[in-house]
Amino acid sequence: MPNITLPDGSNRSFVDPVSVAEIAQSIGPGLAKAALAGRVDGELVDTSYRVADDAEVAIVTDRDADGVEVLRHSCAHLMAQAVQRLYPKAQVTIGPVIENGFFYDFAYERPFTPEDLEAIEKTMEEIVKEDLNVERSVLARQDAIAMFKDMGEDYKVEIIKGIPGEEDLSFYRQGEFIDLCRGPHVPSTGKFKAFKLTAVAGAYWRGDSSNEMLQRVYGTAWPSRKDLKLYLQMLEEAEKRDHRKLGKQLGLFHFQEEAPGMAFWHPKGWTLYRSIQDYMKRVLDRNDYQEIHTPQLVDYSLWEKSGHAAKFAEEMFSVESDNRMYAIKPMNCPCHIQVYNQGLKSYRDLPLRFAEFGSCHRYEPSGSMHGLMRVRSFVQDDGHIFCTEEQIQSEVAEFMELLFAVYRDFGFDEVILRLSTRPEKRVGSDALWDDAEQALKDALIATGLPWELVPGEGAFYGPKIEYSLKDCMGRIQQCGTIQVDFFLPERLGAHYVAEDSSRKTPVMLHRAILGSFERFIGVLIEHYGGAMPSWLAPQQAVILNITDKQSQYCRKLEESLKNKGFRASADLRNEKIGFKIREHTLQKIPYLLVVGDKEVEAGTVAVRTRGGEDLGTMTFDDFCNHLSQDVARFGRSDDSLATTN
RNA sequence: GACUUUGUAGCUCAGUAGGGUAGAGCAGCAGACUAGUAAUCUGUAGGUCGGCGGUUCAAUUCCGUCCUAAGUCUCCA
Repeated sequence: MPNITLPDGSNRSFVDPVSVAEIAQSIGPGLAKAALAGRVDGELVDTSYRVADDAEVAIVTDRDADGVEVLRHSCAHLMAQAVQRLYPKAQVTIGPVIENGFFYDFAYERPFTPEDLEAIEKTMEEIVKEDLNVERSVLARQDAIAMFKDMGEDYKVEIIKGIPGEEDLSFYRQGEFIDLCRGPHVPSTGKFKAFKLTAVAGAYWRGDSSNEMLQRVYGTAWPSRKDLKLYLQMLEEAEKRDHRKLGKQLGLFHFQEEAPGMAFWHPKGWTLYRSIQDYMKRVLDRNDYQEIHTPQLVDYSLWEKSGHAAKFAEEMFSVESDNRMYAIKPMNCPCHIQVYNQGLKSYRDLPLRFAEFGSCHRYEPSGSMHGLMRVRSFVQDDGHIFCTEEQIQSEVAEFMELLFAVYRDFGFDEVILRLSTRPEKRVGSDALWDDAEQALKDALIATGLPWELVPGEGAFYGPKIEYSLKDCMGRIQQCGTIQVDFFLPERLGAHYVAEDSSRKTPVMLHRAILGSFERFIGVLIEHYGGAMPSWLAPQQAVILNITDKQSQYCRKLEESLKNKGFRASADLRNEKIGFKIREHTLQKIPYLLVVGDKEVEAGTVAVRTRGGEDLGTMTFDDFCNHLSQDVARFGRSDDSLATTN
């Protein structure tokens, strides 16, 4: 006689074991129709699940994040069914839920085409109309293997053989289609309201490139057509904001065959780059970092000593000269330790913070390069803090505060925190790891913000926190990091004299706020859609004359703006004002100053923004004040002061 | 690195199912127009069709190979 407690705290008693669907029905027919799954004592189950004992039960619908996941997972099954109807020879493999959608990998004799996708989508619609029941069943392993062998589904057989344990396996059947699956799934194929197949691509069986290539079909599914439309619009918007496209359109940088993965920065792009570097330099100066600069080429033996050669030899560029092997530095840490090692350090010197805008080169696999986001030549806003174990936590906490402030200046308010802990292959004692992980954890807890634990993802030399920011499209971009390192200082012979005159090895904290300037600029371009806030805009204002008569006055304004430290120019070309406005608006210059006879006479400028807003006519001084304030605000969404002000 | 796709003028893109001097728009250049808030008009120059090799009487077009780029997988100190 189960007594069911619902999320609102109310109770319902049933005489016999009762299914989730029946509970939903007892609450109301609307809910019964909307029910996609249930949650029984916290566990997600099918609506057909029977509750026999007292339990807390919630009905899961598509208003629930879990409900949408179930919907997407089931949609992957729907797609697999459609594929096998159309292409009976296609074998199914795996079909999980991913962010915003799902995919399913098929083994098929040829790649699917966009036309195939359309046909699959159509068949999916038909199966939705058929409203087939989705039924769960349980099979013993041997029976399951026999069944899939019989069906010619070799991959499924392999999957089952790979599942540890001895317990029976669950299956889901809808019409003629049956799939091995943990579930849960929607009760019937009539529940799908909005889905779309978005892409097809090759993917390797079990992610290993020595295995057969499968056909992966990506799809997205949403509770409503409206949600789907919004999502597709977001994808379109993301494409428009692609930094590679905008980089070309705005004349910021380019890539060419002769230097794959290495950007050629153009005047405007480099101005942006320098603005960010100058800003970061001010930030570091104010936070007791000492800037250093270390060589590009370092004898290969140093990388052998540091252990990088053993692990990353293939990803390092090397140069031979005079019978000596050098590596182009792939990272700055070993060099920073060389600087640290000059002269005997005392515990009184710690923490010692070195910073370098370190230019690094890594031979990234050709297929992994992506615009500015993944390059072979990049500059890190790198820094290394040498400190004692006791100082780790306070250093990390201080760093985090700085990082948040910097991100806010760039217009990012939401930061995602992840703690990666000890991996299987690692150096150092467990006690040491315990302390370091605890220090990072404490620093995270002290922020009062939510954070995620990623077990086993730390570097081999120590745990780390990674900082990702959410851009305006909701995409998560990993930028900053702080990593505890017990290993490298010892390996490269760093030490300090402790209070008791003994020699001790310092802990090294690797840290970066932006990550790399290249990547961060890529993120910024996409976040702002190329319309950089005034403090970063390569050009902040342009002065436009209406006829030649105003040229003299415009030149004077240009000079005056430049003298005040603004980035401005005058466009005196013999073109119509509408033409010039269009051009500079497309170049996303924040302020367009129009000057005709009226303005010359009154000593004013007519101000228009790149957004098309008319700020009216104002005196030149008023405009300068306006621009100054705009610049001082940085990218902050509120009016609080920027970090370096 | 793997698979698929791709590379034509400064940019965006047509075109050539193996045949004569490869096209358009924009940008550029020359000239006219002296204008009031997202494209003024006229004229004009510009390409060994990604590189190398092969097949062919003939290759931008077909084949091979290399390089770049895109998507995806893998990787990311």
